Amino acid sequence: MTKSIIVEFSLSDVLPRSFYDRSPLIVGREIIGKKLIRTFENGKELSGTIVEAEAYGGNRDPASHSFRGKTRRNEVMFGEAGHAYVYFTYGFHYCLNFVTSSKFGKASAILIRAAEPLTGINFMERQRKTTLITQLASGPGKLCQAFGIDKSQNGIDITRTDSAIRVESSDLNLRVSTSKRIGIRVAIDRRWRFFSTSSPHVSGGPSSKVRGIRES
DNA sequence: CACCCGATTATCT
DNA sequence: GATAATCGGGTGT
Repeated sequence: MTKSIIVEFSLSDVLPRSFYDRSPLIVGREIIGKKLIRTFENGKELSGTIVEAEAYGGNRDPASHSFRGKTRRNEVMFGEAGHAYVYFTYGFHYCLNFVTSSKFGKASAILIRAAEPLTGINFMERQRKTTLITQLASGPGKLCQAFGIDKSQNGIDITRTDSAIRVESSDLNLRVSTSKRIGIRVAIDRRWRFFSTSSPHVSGGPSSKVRGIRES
């Protein structure tokens, strides 16, 4: 009984599955400003404010991994909303996604592209081999490196309070801008990238101007 | 089994 | 602006 009371009145603000089980366009916008938390088996905890995300959606979206159907790599995208889809790319980097509604073209997800570090910054600096705060998690590959995320987290349920990766609500109410998605060659007309307006922690920040990213 | 290429990043000119 | 680093997924033979 005591246990159930503790659960009922838990102070956890972990976002529930219903948050993710919606269109990636809605989830992508609303997740900006939320708190990303990464915990390790030794109790170590890292956190940051999500400041950039992109929507990818099933058979409506030729830029999505799920566009050509289910494969061993993308099968998590075809499963339940609220799970992590982590993939390896360019021989170097991991990218973190959260599965969203299956009603949006069979399989959809949002790519978590950047976060503003809050706690565990020393750990992130060691992971990233830099102390420049705006370089720690200002890109999908950088974010995974800073937060120690790799394929071993692929498929985990991020709505559990004890999950190695989870997202909590926040009092922040950041202004959100949109733009075309970055790094894709098809469906480049859609403005499915969402980011905190003027945040120095988004990709295309200080040192990435060379890539010519425009956010209009 | 060979081939192509990617939801990236760091570093060079 | 251009390219190297580096590897596994996906496709076609």
